[in-house]
Amino acid sequence: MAQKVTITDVARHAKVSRQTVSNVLNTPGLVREDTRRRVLEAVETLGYRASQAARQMRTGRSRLIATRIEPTRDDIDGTVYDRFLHGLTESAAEAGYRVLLYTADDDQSEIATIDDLLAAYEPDAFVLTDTHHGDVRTSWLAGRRLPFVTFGRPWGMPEGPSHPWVDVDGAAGTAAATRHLLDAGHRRIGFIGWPPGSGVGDDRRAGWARTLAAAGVDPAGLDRASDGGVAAGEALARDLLDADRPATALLCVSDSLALGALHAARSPGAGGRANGGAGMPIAVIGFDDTSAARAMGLTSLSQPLAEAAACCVALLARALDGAGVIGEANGGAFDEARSGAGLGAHGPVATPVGTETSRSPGSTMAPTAPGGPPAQVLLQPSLVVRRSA
Amino acid sequence: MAQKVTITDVARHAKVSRQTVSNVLNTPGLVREDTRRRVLEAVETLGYRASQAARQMRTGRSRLIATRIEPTRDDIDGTVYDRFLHGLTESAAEAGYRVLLYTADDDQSEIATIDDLLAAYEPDAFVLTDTHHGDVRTSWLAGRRLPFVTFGRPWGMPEGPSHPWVDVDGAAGTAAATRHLLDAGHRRIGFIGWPPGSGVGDDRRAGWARTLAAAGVDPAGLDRASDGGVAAGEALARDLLDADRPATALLCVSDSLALGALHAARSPGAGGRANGGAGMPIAVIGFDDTSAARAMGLTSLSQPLAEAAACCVALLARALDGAGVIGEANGGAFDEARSGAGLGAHGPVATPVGTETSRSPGSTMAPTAPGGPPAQVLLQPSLVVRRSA
DNA sequence: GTGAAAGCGCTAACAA
DNA sequence: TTGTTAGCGCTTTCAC
Repeated sequence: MAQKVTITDVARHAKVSRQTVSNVLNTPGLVREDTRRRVLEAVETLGYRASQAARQMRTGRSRLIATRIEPTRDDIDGTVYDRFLHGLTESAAEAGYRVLLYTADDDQSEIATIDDLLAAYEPDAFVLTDTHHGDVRTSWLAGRRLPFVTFGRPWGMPEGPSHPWVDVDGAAGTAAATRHLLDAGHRRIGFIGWPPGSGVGDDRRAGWARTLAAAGVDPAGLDRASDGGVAAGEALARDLLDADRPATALLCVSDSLALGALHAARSPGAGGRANGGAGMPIAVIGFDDTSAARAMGLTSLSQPLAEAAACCVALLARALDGAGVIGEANGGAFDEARSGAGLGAHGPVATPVGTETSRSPGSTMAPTAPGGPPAQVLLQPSLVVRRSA
Repeated sequence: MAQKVTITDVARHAKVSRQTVSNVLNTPGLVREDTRRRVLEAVETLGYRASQAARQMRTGRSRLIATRIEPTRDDIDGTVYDRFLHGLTESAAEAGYRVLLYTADDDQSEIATIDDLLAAYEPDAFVLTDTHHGDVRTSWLAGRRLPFVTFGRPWGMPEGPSHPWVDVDGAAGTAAATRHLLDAGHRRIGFIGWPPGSGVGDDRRAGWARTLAAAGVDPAGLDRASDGGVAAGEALARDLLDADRPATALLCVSDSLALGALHAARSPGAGGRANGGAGMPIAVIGFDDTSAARAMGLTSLSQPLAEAAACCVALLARALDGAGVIGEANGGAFDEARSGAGLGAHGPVATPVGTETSRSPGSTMAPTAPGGPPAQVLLQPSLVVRRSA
């Protein structure tokens, strides 16, 4: 066990009082240059790092950000949040925070867990994921004035100022994908989505419908939905491909559905009917750019998850550490956040095809917070084109 | 912000002194029944939960377990650790611990981060993953007598007592898979592995080689290796299928390589040569049973990751909380650990095909700790059979 | 069986 | 500018 070095040791070594050491660390401006240097040298020599527990007792701040890790879902789509978590841990570390994990099966048990956590570990903030209609977690947290950000919009909430959130513009993504398919000559572009009522699913469907409408294409009979996985995707794809006016391209709300669709599309004879026997192959596009999509050559919409995580941390840092600290603390992640939010620029794109740059008309954009950039950030997904489209 | 309820509030409410409350919570045996009940009632009413920070200052225990989350790898194989992490968080919670996350790019920076964490948050223990030859992290931790478990054997260490570890018997898995292929009539079973020198990869290859040898099959020319992903798997598979004596089945060290191999195996004409024009299709088996494998109908070896995580927590709980508490604290996970470790029974199998039950001869099994079950646990993977084999 | 006192390491307020 | 004092909430002696 490494010897515990306390502030007293440092003070003794630097021949100053304990408080001076504390000042050097927390309020460097108050301390004379040479004293400061001597103290820092002692800190370095002794390898001193302040005890969070002691600091927390005094300041009430734990420098902990808590977030939920979903119960093990072995499906393809579950990996998305894991990637977000990677980014969150990295960004948090850069901002001087650590990530504390918890699990919960539903909203109510999550609230209970948050309550426990609050009493025991006092995390400074929470990052909530998977927001949905009638989300009781956000109102619970907001009611207690606890700092939090959601990765996901406050679906179904009345317009106007809300809690800080970061999200990816799904509608813009599916719009870009639809346009990509239109540009490739497709007209009958089917959509395989989730059943209506899911904020994310409806948003993604809207981008497809809107783009089809703008191109003068009637979407009638091209819309299917399921909350299943690969098998469901395959079945719905077959249904769309066997319809009276069969689809020639399939846009899917998730990679798991898309992989099923891809299987149907690549199966012998699938393209036959739709394209008059020898036309182009059925195009398939998924959503999330999972590793499975990559492996299967599935074109997919990629969410900037690391950026989203960085924005979450930036938003929290702003709320927790006050304005002005943000730029240094997180390596400029917040600037990225702003640029993606609706200033015309779009985030880093490292893919063959550009992103949808225009803001999605249907998306909510709450007014800016007084005296600062918006606390609502909408990032743009990018289309990663592979063999399947 | 929820009103903070301190032990003083509880004491006042129950009309006892502060440490009587503390006694009720920490040493219930010392307190008279009715006093105890009154105090617990007050705790309930007020919703009191002890502050970890304050408790930690006094006891030196944080009830935090720290583990690394790998930098975002968008490959298929990276999802394995994520699933382990889900389980770890759940099991830790059941044992009264929370999981604290950190990131690091290599062993040295991980050690530095651990050192930082130790000074600041004082985690009670660490869970290390991805152990490898010449792992400096374990010796660093062991040298400081810090409690830790690894998920992964201490590859390349001299036999004998070592630190506590939990691992999955890869060789037994590939042996079972090989036997499955032999039973199906295959003789020329190729292996696509990682380059020699990786403990995990070599172990998995050994299970294949040993089983082939036991069946009297000459493995010459059937062994390939790469540290690449899907594309590499496809290339190596083609190589094996185009050889003078082509393979009729392919066993792969990872799902990403296997998915590539599957693509090669399913491509038109692949089975032709090997099976004399019209034989059975090329069989492919992967490792890790990832979501991509499931989606693609790839037969794969499934690691009991949740059990592994539970064993890690059980081992830590034993070291931290002392013997005797384990049974209650973690819901019997430790018993599972023992049974999987070499007592003849095998872990839960929810798959069509049974697991390899016999202990792998090549695997290390350090002596039991004095006065307790072994601190080394070897779990068995199970073969999940799908279309590909 | 219960209560009083001390102190973990830190920092905010105040004194010098 | 630096040092002193006090106390965050808890548990571990030690009296009673």
